[in-house]
Amino acid sequence: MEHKTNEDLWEVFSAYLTEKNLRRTQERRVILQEVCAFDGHFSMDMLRLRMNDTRYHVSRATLYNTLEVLIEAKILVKHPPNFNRTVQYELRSRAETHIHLICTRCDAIREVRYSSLLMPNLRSVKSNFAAEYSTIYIYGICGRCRNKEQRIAQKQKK
Amino acid sequence: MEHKTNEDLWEVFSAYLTEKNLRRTQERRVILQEVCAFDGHFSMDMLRLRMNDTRYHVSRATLYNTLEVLIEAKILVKHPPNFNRTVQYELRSRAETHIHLICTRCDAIREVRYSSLLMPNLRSVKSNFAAEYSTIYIYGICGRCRNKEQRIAQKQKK
DNA sequence: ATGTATGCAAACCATTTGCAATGAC
DNA sequence: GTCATTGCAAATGGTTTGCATACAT
Repeated sequence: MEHKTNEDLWEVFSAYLTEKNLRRTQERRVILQEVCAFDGHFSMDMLRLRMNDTRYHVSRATLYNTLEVLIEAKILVKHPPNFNRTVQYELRSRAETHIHLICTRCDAIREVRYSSLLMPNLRSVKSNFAAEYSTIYIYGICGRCRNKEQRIAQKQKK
Repeated sequence: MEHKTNEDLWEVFSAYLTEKNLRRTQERRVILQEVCAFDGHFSMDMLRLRMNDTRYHVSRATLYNTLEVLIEAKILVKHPPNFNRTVQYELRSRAETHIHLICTRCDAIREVRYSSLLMPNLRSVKSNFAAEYSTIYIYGICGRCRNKEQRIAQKQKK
C-alpha cells in the first residue's frame, strides 16, 4: 500500500483506456513510466527534459494530452500554477498525504504531513465541497528567502 | 478596525510613496480608489472594466505596475493564478481572515472563516515559514459543479 | 531640471488548437 | 478500414518589457 509501482499503474491505466475505448499507445506507456520516476512534483519542462533521455520522441501536444488523460484516470493530480505560471503535476497517491508550503519568492515547495489534529477540522471545512479531491496550499515566504531578505536589510542599514 | 476606508488607505499609500521617493500621481490615486470599491477578490480584467467607467484612462502597464507597488506597500495581496492562469488580487486586510475554497471546474472562490479550532494547529504548521503573510487555499469541486456532473452521469446511464 | 511614471506596442512563454499523417483496434 | 492519436506549427492570452513622452517633485 505504500507506493504503487510503475507496472501497477500501467495496469490501472490500461484498464481505464480499455474501458473508455482509448488506445494503448507506446507514447502513453513511456510517459507514464517517466512520470512515475519522479519522486514528487514535476513541471511540464522537467518531464520534457526527462523524455529527451529516452529513445522515444514525444511532442509537446502529446505530453499535455496524455497528462490530461492520466488526470481523468485519477492517476495524476494537477496543482494550480505558481506565480511563474507553470503547472505542477504529482501522482495522486502522493498528493493527498501532505500540505504544500509554497514560497512566493523562490517557488520552492516544502511538504508537511497532515497533523492528526488538523485533519478533523479540515473535514468540517470541506463539507459540501470537493471530497473527490483536494489539497492544501499555504503561500508565504520560506525560511531561506526570509533570511536572505533580512541579511540584505541589515546591509542597507550600515 | 473593521474595514479601512479608501481615504485611510490613500493616507497609508501616500506615506509609503513619500518614504520611498515615489510620486503621488493621479493614476495611483484613482487605481487605489477603484481597488477599494471591490468587495472581495478581483482580477486584472475586472479592474480594467471598472476603470473604463471612470474618466481616467489608465494603461495596462500602469495598472500592473501600480498593483505591484500596492503589494510592496502591504495594502494589496496577490493570489496565485487559478487554472485559467489569471491572478486574483485582494485587500490585505481582508485576505488573512479566511480560507479560500477554489473550484477547479468553474474557478468560483468561496470563502470560509477560519475556525477557531483550526487556527492553533495551523500556527504550528507555519513555523519557520512565512509569518509575514500567508493564506490557505483548498482546491476541489464545489457543490454546484458536483451536482451538475452527477446529473450528467445520471443521464448517460439511461 | 531631474528622473520617476505613463502609454503604447511588441515581446514572452506556458499552454492550446487545427489539421494532415500515422497507427491501434 | 475506421477513428483515435500523434506531431508540427501557428494561435492564444495574461503578463512583461522597451522606449519615447509626460509630469511630480
